[in-house]
Amino acid sequence: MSNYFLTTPIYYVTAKPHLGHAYTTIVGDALARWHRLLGDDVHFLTGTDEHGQKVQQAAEAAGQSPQDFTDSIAPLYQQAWQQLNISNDDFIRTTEERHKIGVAELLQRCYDAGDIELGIYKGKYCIACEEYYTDDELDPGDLCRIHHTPVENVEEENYFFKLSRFQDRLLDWYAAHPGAIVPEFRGNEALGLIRGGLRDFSVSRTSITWGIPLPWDAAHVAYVWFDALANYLTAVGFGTDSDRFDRWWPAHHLIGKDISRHHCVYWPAMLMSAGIEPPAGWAVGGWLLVGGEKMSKTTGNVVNPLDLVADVGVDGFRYYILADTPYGNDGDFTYEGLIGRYNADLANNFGNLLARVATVVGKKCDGIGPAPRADSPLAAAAATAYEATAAAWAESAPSRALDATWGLIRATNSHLEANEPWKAEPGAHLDAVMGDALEALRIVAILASPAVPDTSQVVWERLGLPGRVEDQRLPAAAAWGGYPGGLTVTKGESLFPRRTV
RNA sequence: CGCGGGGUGGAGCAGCUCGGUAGCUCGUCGGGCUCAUAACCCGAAGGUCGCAGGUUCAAAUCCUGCCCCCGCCA
Repeated sequence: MSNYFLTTPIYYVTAKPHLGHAYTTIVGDALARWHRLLGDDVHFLTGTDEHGQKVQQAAEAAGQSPQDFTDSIAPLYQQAWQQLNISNDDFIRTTEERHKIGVAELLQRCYDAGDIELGIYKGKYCIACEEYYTDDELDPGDLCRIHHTPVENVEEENYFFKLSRFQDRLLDWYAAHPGAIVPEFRGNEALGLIRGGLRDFSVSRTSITWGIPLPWDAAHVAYVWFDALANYLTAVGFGTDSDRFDRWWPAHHLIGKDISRHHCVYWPAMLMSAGIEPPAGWAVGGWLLVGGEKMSKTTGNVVNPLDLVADVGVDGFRYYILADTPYGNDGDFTYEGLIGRYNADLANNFGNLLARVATVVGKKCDGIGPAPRADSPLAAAAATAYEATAAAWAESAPSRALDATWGLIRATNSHLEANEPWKAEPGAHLDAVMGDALEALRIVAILASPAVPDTSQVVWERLGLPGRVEDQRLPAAAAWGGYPGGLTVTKGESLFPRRTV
């Protein structure tokens, strides 16, 4: 039994939950569920990022106070995750008291360490990005490349984090922790950044009021990174409950490629300064494109995941998200792809397998599921499937994990064809063949459960098994021979009715 | 410019570390089965593994050069 603290990014409340948020969160949920099956003590965290100028502006535009505004958006995330069956153990909002206390503690520690100093920042600032830009990062006319609006010339007194001091410490740490960032090429990018030299970054603003005041200078509020990144600490008790913090830290971070610099360079340096161990690891995902383009409000291709749930169910959507895109690469969402995956893998393979097995058991075995053979030809396929599935989850590769699990489904369909139990007379051979198939389905239900938790539970119950799939423990539960036989098998409705585009 | 990743049958990927029958899923075609959600199973077609050289008995795999795509550059 080991602790496994997993985080998603916290999502900025100026946008409502969309496909991109769902992608990262579902991957995290599946990983969390897999680790629970392994018997790990899991703490899965997600939440919302609620401070900053853009929120302040959005609230004004909506005629609300910033707090009322964030109070109206944060629940949209909580509801979305509930509807997508996300098993987060906590949901942190950066406007919570526990967070403010922890952020102050983190800032104070870095300040006391001498790594935060006052300075003057002048620069060209895009309000929408909350980002300063240099001239070569702007389009002619000082236009922001993302928003195509003019940047503002801003000069203000800021506190700066002395990131420049951390180059060697970061390089040493990464050298001592190979493989901390996956995929490997993202790790290389981070190392490249660090080797290229690090510039101090500003950690406070006097121009914003919607934020957390610096503990030693209340005229400043914490700027984005010391506020947002700190959620990973404050959610598990940093500054408020040190026993709890010690229990869970360090975290495994799941992030998108757009925030890898901040997570892989700034963040560990901030932690080092504060005397906190760097994270246990980072898994950097790509973007889920929509029809080949980056999702954005401007192009109007923002997809609401809950609309898709209406078409293929929660598990259908979750499965597609996890199976269709190798984690780390950019994926491409298409409706045709969603339906194709759903029909091919869920309806035709998984659902149909259960249906045909249940029917034959009903007709030929009086609805009582026989026990499998210890020396079943399927046992090897099950062992292979388990090994490959476990290896893939361990590498944060859900698409490969599911492909490996589905290998057992395909082998079971093939096994049925080879033995044609629907032609056989009731007896030992028939019982053996059907027992094998039921046992394979039992193992599939467990291995697939991180992706399709509700469906796995239904399968579990149709096989007549007691209790809950999520209470099974690997690797023991995946060992061949766990289906006891003598249980009532139920046919039931189609697990995944076929869809047409 | 620099650093990094990649170019494999129609699509998406694996293989490349440690050279030696080019594998998987989808799609296409043919056959089988009819227990099953017109699902399932078997078989086949389809790739000179970006291009050009080199090393080797042998290269998708190693080396060199070139072309193209992509990521990062605070």
